[in-house]
Amino acid sequence: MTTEFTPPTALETFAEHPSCRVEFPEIAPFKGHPEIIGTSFSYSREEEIYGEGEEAEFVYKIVGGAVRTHNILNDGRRQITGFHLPGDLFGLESGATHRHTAEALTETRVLIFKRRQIERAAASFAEVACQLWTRATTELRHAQDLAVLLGRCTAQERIAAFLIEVDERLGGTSTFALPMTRRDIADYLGLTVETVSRTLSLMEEHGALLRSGGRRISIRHGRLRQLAGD
Amino acid sequence: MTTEFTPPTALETFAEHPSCRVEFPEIAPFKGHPEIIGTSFSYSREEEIYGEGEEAEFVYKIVGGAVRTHNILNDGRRQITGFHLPGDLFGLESGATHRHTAEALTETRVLIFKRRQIERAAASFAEVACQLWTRATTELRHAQDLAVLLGRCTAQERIAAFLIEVDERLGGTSTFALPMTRRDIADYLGLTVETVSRTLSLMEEHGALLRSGGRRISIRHGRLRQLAGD
DNA sequence: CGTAGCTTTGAGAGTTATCAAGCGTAGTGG
DNA sequence: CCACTACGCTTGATAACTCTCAAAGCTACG
Repeated sequence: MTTEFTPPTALETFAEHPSCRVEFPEIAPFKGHPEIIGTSFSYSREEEIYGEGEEAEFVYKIVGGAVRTHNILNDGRRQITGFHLPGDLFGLESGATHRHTAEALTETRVLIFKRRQIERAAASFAEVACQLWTRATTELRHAQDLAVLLGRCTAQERIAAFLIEVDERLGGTSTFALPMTRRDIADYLGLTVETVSRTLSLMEEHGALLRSGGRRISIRHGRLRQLAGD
Repeated sequence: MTTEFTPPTALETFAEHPSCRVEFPEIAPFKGHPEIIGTSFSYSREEEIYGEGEEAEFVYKIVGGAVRTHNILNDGRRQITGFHLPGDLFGLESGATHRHTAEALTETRVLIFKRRQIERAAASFAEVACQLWTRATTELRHAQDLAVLLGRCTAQERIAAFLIEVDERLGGTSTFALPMTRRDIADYLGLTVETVSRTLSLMEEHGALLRSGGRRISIRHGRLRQLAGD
């Protein structure tokens, strides 16, 4: 862990995207409970924030940067279960230990909260517990949407849906820099890097998007939505 | 909807399995809140319990039988997100509408609860809200395990993991009748019926399981676990 | 300007899907 | 009680999509 927050490098154009610095309506993770305050902290690119199986002592809220959470099978296969962007909370478990590993995609700044503090608030205030529930069902919905994508959609459909989702979460400007590598995308969508790359090329040929400088992408919602089969 | 509970037919041997009739430690869905009581109701085989997009007015607890929840893509592709067995709660949403369709696999009896009643209890009692949270995270874990299976595992691994899970939930006796069709299994695991059938045949050849009469299966945990890659 | 790592592209193989029959089992009606 | 019908299951042949292996092209950074 690094205790200093260093500015993003040129590579990490993502961190410079407007959506990464705007609107944190609340620093406190739970409405109406400003007594739950966090400590600022930073992680460098590719740094592990917590590992699967570790005691879940802290909860994290992203201020800037991006984080991925994943599971690894015994032979090294990896399934990324989520990407987390500024404003997102992650690392909140109801069990004793973390069920995923969390790593910073880029230079990332977070606020760290004590899990015990949140649980105590939830035990005393029904409205906090209800917010926990709402949050969990939101994640549940996301995981089930991913399951539909992985179980029943083609590579094109998965990638189209993925790009649309990333665009929305980054502000919906249709132009953005992907904060993750092709490998990350592949491990999120149940594909290989080669298939991701090839599919992006195909989409570009079909005029569904424009690539520039590797990570930077401009999408055409209309055509992409057609490819998404939706 | 049928208002009478008729006994399972010979086909529905599943419903006769001991695990389907034992232990309902509590009728009430939430600990310490016996005032939340449900109304008994029955559904016949393949009957829809609620549809995706409908207002989520009720919550269901299975007394006997089995239920599946699924999503359907515009072109008919189906992803089953879960199978629900006796003792399970389903249909509980935090949003206004149901995000899945629920259907009875066999003759199924449920207890129906008013969702408003549960939400009112959650708003007043933090412990109820915490139980909602715990329940949601349990479902979340399940959905993410499914995502790993769909995104990163082979047909053999998916089916092996599936059989082990079903066995556990049916009492862990290693011998049981699958309550769902091959099509249901396929739509849960992101495969086709043919692949499910072929893989089961392969597993039987390898001595990982024994089939009798279509749905009835006896599994060898050791060999199956090898195939599950775990 | 060179290096390292990420990305793209190509060729071929493999797993799973698709299309097509048969088979079996369960429930039905004579 | 037995044959009939329907539906689910199994098996085979072929095709398609995606993976694997391989190499070259970019980009960012030292």
